[in-house]
Amino acid sequence: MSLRLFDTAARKQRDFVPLRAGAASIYVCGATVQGAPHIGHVRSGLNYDVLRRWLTHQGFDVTLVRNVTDIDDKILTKAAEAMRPWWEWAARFEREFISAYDALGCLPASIEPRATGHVPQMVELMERLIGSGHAYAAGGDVYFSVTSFPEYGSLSGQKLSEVVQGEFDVHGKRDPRDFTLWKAGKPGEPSWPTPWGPGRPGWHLECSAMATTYLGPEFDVHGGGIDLIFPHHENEQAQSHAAGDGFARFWLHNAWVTLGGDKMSKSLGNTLSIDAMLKRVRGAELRYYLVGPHYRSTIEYSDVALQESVAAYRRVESFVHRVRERIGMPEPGVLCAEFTAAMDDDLGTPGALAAVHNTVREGNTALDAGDRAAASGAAASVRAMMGVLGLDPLDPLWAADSGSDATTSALASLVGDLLVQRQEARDHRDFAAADEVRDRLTAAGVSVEDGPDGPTWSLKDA
RNA sequence: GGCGGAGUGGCCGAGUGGCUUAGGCAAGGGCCUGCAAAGCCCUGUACGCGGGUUCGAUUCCCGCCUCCGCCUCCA
Repeated sequence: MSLRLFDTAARKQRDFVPLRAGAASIYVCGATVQGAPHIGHVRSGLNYDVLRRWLTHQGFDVTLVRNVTDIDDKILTKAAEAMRPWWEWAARFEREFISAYDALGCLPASIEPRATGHVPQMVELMERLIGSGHAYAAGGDVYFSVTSFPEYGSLSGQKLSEVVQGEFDVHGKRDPRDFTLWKAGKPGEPSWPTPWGPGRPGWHLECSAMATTYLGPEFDVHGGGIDLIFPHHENEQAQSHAAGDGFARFWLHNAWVTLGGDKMSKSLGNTLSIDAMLKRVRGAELRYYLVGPHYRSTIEYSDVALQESVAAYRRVESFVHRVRERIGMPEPGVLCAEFTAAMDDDLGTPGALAAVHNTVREGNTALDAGDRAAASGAAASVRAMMGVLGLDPLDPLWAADSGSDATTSALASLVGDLLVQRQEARDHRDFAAADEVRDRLTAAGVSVEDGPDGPTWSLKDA
C-alpha cells in the first residue's frame, strides 16, 4: 500500500509515483500579500505541510515551493489608499504570512519565490508562447490565445464554449476569453522592461515561471485552494503545456474554511485572523482544528467545534505529558498500521487521528495498569503519528506555548512548595486545609491532579 | 446557463452494500479517588425526501428538495 492522492485533473485518486525516485516536488500557490492572513489562508498552507511531512516521513526528499505574489492590482490599490509604497505594503504582509505559518507549525518552504524576482523567466516563457503562436502582444499587453490550445478547459472540466470569463478589452484582445499574461505599464505603476514595452506580470504567468524555475519543466504536485482551479490553474496549465512543459503531474485542491455558511467575507475576516485566533487558543490547538477534517471537506467554522478540537488535542497532549513525567521522555516511535493506511488514502487525517486516539486510550490503560513499557511504547507511537501531522506535543516548536524557561521554573518552584504543604495536610487527613491549597491553585489557573506517583499540576485553559 | 461539492446520532467529523455501524466533544451510569481531576469501562443507535435495484442500502441507480463553491480578485 502506498500513497494515493486525489488528482483534480483526473477527478479520481491516483497512485503517487514521483517523477524522480526518492524525491518529490511540490508547488503551492501561496498568498497574494495584500492583507493579513486568516485561518482559511493558513489551512491551505497546513494541508500541504501535512503532505510534505508525510512524504518526508516516507523517505522522500521533498522540495516544496510556495510562492509569494507581491505585485497585483489589489496590492497597488491598497498601498495607494494607505499612502504607502506598494513594495512596503507587500513586504509587510509577506512577513505576517510567514509568522502565521510559523505559529501554526508550518515547516518553512524550500524556497518562497516572489513574483517580482522572476520577470526574466516570465519574459522567456512569453517568448516561447509567442513563438509557437499561443500568445500575442497587443498594445503592451500580452495575451494567451485560448483557442490556439485545444486542451484548454481540461483541468477544470470547463467547455470553452461555455466559459464566460473575461471582458472585451480596449487593447486589442482577439477573444474575450483570452487571458492576460502580461499587463502594460500604466503611469505611476511599477513596471519592468520587456520586448513588448514596460509592464508588470499577470497572475497566472508568474506561477508557471516560478514553478518551472525551481522544480523543472515537469514536477510532481501542484496545490492550492479549490477556487484556484478555474481560471488560475487552468491558465497555468495551458501556458505551460502550450510551451511544451510537462508541468504538474498531480493537481491537489483544498476546500474552504467558511463562516456562517458563507465564504469568509472581508467584514468578518478580522474575526478569523490568525492573530485574533491565537489570542484564544494555542497554535497547536488551532492546527489540530484545521488539520483534523479531510482537506477536501469544507470546514464550517464554529467556536464550539474549535473548543472540541482543543479538548481533543489536550487529551493527546496530556497523555504524552503524563508518560514523560512518570516514565521519562518517549522518543518518537513507529506509526500504527491504521494511521499509515489512513494517510496513504489521500491524506485521510480524520482516520489518522482516530488511530492516534485509539493508541492514546491503549497507552492510558497501560499507564493505569502500571505497564510502563506498553505506555512508553504507545507514547512513542503517538509522538510519531502526531509529528507527521505537525502536532507532536513535545516538539520544541510548541515550547513557546508554555512560556519562557525562567517563568516556568519560577512557577514550578512556587507550585511545588504549595503542593508539599497540601501533601502534609493530606497526610494528617486535614482535607479542608488540603483542598484550600488546591482551591488557591485552581483560582490562580493551576490545576492539580493526583496520580499514583503523587500530584502533578498543569496550567488550565488559556 | 456551464462545471463542481455537500446534506450522518445532542455537536464536530469519517466511512461503508450486511460484519464490533471510526474517532473526538458533550451527556448519563460505573470503576478509581479522602473529595476532586485525569484515566478506564458501559449506554445512546444516525445517515435530507420519494422511488428503484438487491435476500439486504446510509452506502448503488433515478427523481426531488435544500445549501455551498467556481465561471471576476481570492487559500
